[in-house]
Amino acid sequence: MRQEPVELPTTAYALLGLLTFGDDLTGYELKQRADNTLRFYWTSPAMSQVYSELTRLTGHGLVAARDDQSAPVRRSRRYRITPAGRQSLESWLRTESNEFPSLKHPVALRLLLGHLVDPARMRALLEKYLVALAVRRLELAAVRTSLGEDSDPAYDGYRYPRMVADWGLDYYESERAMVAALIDRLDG
Amino acid sequence: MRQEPVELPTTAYALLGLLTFGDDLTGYELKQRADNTLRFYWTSPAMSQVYSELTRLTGHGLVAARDDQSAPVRRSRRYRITPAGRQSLESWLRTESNEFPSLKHPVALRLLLGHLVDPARMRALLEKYLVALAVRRLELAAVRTSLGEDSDPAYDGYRYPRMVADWGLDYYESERAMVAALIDRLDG
DNA sequence: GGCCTCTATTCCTGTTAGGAACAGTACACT
DNA sequence: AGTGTACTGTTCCTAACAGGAATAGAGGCC
Repeated sequence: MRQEPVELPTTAYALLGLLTFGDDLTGYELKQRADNTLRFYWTSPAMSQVYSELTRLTGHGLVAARDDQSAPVRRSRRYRITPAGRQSLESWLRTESNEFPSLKHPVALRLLLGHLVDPARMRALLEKYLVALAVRRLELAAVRTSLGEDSDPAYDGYRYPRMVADWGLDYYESERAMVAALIDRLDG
Repeated sequence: MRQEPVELPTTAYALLGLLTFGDDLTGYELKQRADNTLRFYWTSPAMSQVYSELTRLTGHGLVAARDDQSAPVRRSRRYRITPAGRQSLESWLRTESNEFPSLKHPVALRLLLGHLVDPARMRALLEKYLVALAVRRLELAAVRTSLGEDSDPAYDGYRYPRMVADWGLDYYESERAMVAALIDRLDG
């Protein structure tokens, strides 16, 4: 009775991955972790999807649920990754992939259609985006801070999350610079 | 009988926008145009979605179809944006939006889980991404070339598409630099 | 006690992605 | 003249994904 590799969508592996940091989470907590980490590189799945993925992963034996005893009245399940789940995730990580990042950039889309509106409005749109970008950058900076530093052995498990967070921060900075240049170009 | 503003998904407006460059397209051609332009900033909609959006837009009177006479035997429809469609699109462009770009970055996701695999494999993943990035950049560069230059009055209608394409090229370049730095960091 | 926020889960609807299926056209090769 | 293959064009089906409403207990505040 051989274990079939079971193809899953990327989001399933992403959630599985969030369960490899040493703790068991409820669906609600898993969604929070996704909002804190995943959100910056992979759209954080909807609540409904977190729960349906957990159900599916449970069905495949990749995560296991236990009823939370600390809240006996309340129906609440806490999920942990199983050895089979870890194996499946590692095998997914080892497989070659040609996946390329996919972007939905509403600001770029609107700019593409700039010939249909007043230039002043286009400028305002970009200015507003700059503000949103700064906010987002601050949010990620807070996450980055919580991940510690390479020099601190206590945070050794977060080496890769740190790299990704730094990548994200650089991205936001370069995006800021590019948008600022676009505003100048609109004016000129 | 007042025209209701009819809320549509962003993809519908994106497709509508691709019909504002002065020509009528079949669903197939519209998909091609999306692959040439939209793809770099907004995931190019699936064939099936292009057709279903065209059906819906027709229902709302925002585009109009005519049977292609040049191919009488073949069932083939050619779509053009209607005045109502143009108005709806312009009104959408004028409305404030808080939409933020959403990214699905499989490479960042895999890097986040780097603690589960061999560092050499992680490095290989990033190298491979660098190559894919270079290919994509070349594709966009070809599109950019076809959009002409600001100094040439013949290409005046493409001013905004040019800005977006240049933005994209800068993005690919900065992404390349960031990934190269990540590879160094992995090695160090 | 009333109110509000947070935790926790489920359900429903609409949007989006992806590919298979189908069919006609154009052109090159043999 | 036939054959194959690539391209144009459209439709259908399924699964993935997003978003929000509904439900409900828990804890704190005033």
